[in-house]
Amino acid sequence: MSFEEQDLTNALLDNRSPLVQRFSRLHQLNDNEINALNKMHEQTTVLDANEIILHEGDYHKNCMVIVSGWAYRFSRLLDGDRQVINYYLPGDIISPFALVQPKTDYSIASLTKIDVCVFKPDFLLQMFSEEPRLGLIYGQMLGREDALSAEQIVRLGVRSAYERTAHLLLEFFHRLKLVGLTDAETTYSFPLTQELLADTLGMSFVHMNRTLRKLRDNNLIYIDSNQMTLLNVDELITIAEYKPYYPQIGLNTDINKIIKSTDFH
Amino acid sequence: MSFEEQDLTNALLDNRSPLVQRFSRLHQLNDNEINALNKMHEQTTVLDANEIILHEGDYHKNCMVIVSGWAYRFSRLLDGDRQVINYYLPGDIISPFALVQPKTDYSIASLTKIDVCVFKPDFLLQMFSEEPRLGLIYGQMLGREDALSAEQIVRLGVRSAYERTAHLLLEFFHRLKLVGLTDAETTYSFPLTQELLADTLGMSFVHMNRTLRKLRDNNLIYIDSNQMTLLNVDELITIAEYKPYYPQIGLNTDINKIIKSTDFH
DNA sequence: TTATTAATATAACAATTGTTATGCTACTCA
DNA sequence: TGAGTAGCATAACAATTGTTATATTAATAA
Repeated sequence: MSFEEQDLTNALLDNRSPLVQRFSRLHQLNDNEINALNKMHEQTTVLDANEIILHEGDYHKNCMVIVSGWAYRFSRLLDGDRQVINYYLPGDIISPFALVQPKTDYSIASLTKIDVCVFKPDFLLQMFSEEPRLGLIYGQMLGREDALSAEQIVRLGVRSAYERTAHLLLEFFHRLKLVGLTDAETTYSFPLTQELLADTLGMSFVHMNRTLRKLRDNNLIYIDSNQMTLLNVDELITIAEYKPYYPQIGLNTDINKIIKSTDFH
Repeated sequence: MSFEEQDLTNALLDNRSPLVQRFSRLHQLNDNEINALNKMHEQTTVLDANEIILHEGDYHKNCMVIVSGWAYRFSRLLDGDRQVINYYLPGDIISPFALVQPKTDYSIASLTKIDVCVFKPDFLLQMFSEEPRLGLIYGQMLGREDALSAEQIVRLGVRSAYERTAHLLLEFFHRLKLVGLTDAETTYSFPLTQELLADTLGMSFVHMNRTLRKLRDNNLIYIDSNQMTLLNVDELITIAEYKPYYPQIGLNTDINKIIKSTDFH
């Protein structure tokens, strides 16, 4: 590959393919793998803000990667109470088990206008059979989703309202930073209403308001026109006992050995 | 295969191979697939109760399937507070991402004495390359783990202490029933102390005790010598707004098409 | 522009849940 | 056997969080 081509690849990597960006963090990808991932981005669609993308129980015929914008998965109880389970940020795959699950177990909604890449689950399988290492990296991505769910459980289970708010704000900061969506400092776009934030952190929106005020009064955060600024990251980390999830570089298995030992490829 | 051999297979299926039992619920398995799964059960080990199996940050060189007993995954904060993230029951794979993650993100402990089957992550990969459909069924199993985590989030986020206790007791009942570990009625072995239960449901153990007393006073549960009996399942389901997770039969993709279209096999 | 609605802010009070303390029972082990 | 400990039960009180209500501001549409 020539230098110019590599530049082009890097340009694609940063501008067009959040998945390549994500996967590259876990492994050095070769050209074939990058091309395979870029194929996933051929069909992009725009969805409005505050739309329900998937209802619980829907059959999902497609997979989606978020290119820009926010989405979230939630459950609603009979009395109308809503619990947000997790958020999807750029580079995340909405409903990553669509490959093997015919139905969705929870509802998914867009929070902002979002750009998504749409593709058939079969496409994933095809890609994994041609580029087996991508299947493993996908597995690592699922492992990270699992770690994020576990963190949400820990937040809700043992942390106070104040602590878990600090913790979630740090998680957003860290995840957005990983895909280059924070500014030079500690400010990021924050499209959540206090009500949605309350439904995420398992408290009433009145108490959510109280808690945010306390964080503001303590000079820890600053919110203005949907921009969140963390004024004292170190102090927030201490309060929340925040441990960032670091993607684990390398696989726990030697795929090359396996590939050679079978008629796999 | 002769009739006798099939009987033997069924005997293995019920007595020796909880994984075959689990996977069979999702798909009709062929002989090769059953044999491949049974190979995973060649090396079994017994672990004592209340032992930490994996510390957060440990490298895990092995995968494990629980044959009998209970284990759980948890996180501990600096002040000693503990949050249980999920439980592993017979047929469950401890740390199912061991295939792709070199390190554990959380600690895992045995609750009772447990029998486990131990095998190398590479073995999984080898098996999936020889029996690709098992890889997809494994993916479905991961999807179910994800649904259970989501339920734990909803429990902790929007349900009252009373409701989430009812909800978790129903989940245990349902999961144990799926692997044949409830008696004819609604009684099951229940090895949790009230303290562990409290650390699972995000409340103090004093309030856990209050909540269990209320369930007892309302004739909903009966506890005796580590046996839990649900006295009124319907009422508990109403209180908890419990929706059982039903394994989704069938895959969202036609693997045979994919296999034929590549040199995969 | 004005009317309407969504989002935020805050107060007063109520309900839930946590903390500290104590006693009891059953089990283990020296 | 008896001491020690883990688990369970319960009371009194404190802290956190929820509910209801009412303004205020910001965004949006007629």
